[in-house]
Amino acid sequence: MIRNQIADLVAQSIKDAQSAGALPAFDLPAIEISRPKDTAKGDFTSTVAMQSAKPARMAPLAIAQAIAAHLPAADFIDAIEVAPPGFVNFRLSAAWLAGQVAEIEAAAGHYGDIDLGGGKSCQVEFISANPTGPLHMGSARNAMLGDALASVLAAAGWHIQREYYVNDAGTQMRTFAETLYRRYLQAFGQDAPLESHHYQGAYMTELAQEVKAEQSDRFLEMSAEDAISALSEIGLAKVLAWIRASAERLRIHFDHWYSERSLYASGGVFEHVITDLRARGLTEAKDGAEWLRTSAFGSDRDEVLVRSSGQPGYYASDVAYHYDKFVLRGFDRVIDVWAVDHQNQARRMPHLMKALGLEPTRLDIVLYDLVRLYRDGQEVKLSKRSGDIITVDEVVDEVGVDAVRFLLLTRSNQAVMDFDLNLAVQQNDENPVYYVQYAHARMASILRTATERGFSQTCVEQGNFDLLRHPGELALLRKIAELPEVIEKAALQLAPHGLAFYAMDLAGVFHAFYRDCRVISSIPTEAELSCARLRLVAGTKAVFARVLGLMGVNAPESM
RNA sequence: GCGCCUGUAGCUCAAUUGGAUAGAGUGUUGGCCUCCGGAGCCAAAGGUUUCGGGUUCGACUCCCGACAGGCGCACCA
Repeated sequence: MIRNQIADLVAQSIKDAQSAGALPAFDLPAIEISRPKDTAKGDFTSTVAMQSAKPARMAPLAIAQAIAAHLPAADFIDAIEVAPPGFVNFRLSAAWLAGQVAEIEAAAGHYGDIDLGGGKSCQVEFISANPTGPLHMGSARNAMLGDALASVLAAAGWHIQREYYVNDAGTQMRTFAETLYRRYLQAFGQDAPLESHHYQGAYMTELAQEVKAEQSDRFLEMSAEDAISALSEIGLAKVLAWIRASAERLRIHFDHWYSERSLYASGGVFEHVITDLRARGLTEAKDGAEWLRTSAFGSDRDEVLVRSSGQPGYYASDVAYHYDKFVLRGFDRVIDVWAVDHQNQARRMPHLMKALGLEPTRLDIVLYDLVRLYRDGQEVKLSKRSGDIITVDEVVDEVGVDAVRFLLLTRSNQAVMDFDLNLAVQQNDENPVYYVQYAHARMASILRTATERGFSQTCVEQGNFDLLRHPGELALLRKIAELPEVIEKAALQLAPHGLAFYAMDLAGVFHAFYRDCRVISSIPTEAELSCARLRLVAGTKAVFARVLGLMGVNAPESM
């Protein structure tokens, strides 16, 4: 990455300045190169002179000047400027910027890829909503975040697997089956009222009707217990089919669906891990339950593995599941995307990792805040149990996949998000996703028009980008060249929202270029320039498609 | 009561994890289509970054204390 090359130059410059006696010997701080907010100041800036003032016992401005004076020449640097109180600013050369067009072409759809992961394996587990009802809008944020993170990390050099954890064990599943049983009885006119803890949503009634249509009255003959057990399986399969369909509709494809219940199969993962933990003396019997001694690993409390009832506790699933991920399946790294109401659980995960003898930093829990839905100015409370839900499918029907994906990615993870349904529906030309897609469609249109007017494919492919020296062209090239940094930041912070903002920026810069730089010219003497600009447009279009692709948003050829 | 998160333009949100004059979209006001898509562009207005201290060359960012909102504090999931 170009930023690292500049950092190397600065380091070399300081060494040279020291040998030349222009700078004293001192402990070098980590050299960080960043982008100034104000692009007029340069493409990159270093604050190393200010940071070195104390250890070098020298005025920061003087240090900055020494660095600038001793900086080795490099073809990608055009100018070095020093600004008080000690900034060293760098301006990229036009030749290097124009050369990025060739980089994009050579990268063939992978421009912006970086190598943070080094090909190591990383699992991203997301959504993982209880299979007791259709996906609602809270899950949609999880879905967007997880899917975009997976894409970004893949671009950053990780080998990615996407996984959905199916919570098909435990009391939620039991409650779901009981509800379905009662709705089924009701479908035959029997009196079987729901209780307050049951799932009140209308979809349960529909589910029961489906079962009745397909299976007739066969469950009426069985004992309640047998019927509930059978309905549990049938209902689970149906709900999972819904979830799978909704996910596919959102353009999310999971590589693997993992059953929580499978952890507890005879000879399964849970037996394996608890045997291991017992052997290592990490469990303890207390109050009739069996506890994992996480207090020995930094926690202020122990956790229940086996309840006094003999049933495994919830923490047991976390332990077994993550044992499976790291030890049995051997992922180098795992990312779990959880809603913020699991924050305490998240805090306990490092202790779990240590108890399993694993390095805690191999696991990241990405927390995101809730989505607050508004309709007609009123907050719509979401609760599967009360039945007051707004499903992902409903919103997608109204707003479209692209808008849902884009809007949900324009917020940083840990901030409550207000999603106004009325606004989202109305936002046809006001929605930022259309702004971004419009830019892409416009580029496609320019390329089409060029073909119609006789500009050859060769002209576009071999345009002389040394002709690109107009400020509008250079601004566009600068923005394009930022993509690797955008991907790096998103990957390091596990926060993909920067992609959306970058896409909007790029669209803005492109529109300015379009305004100031005539691409398809009918003036014969400008034919060569047209070819160069067409090549730039083609490259920009590819970068656009790349960013939108990482977000899972369509890049349309026309709208 | 304790813990975590959030508080930035009228509204929805950014801000390179301590850098230079805090930025976009939307809304408001005014302007721009006689060769490439006006779903676009340009300009104006809009701020004591909730409040009060502190740390240092420098704070939206870090520390302490208030205030407001969200979430969480089980052998639940």
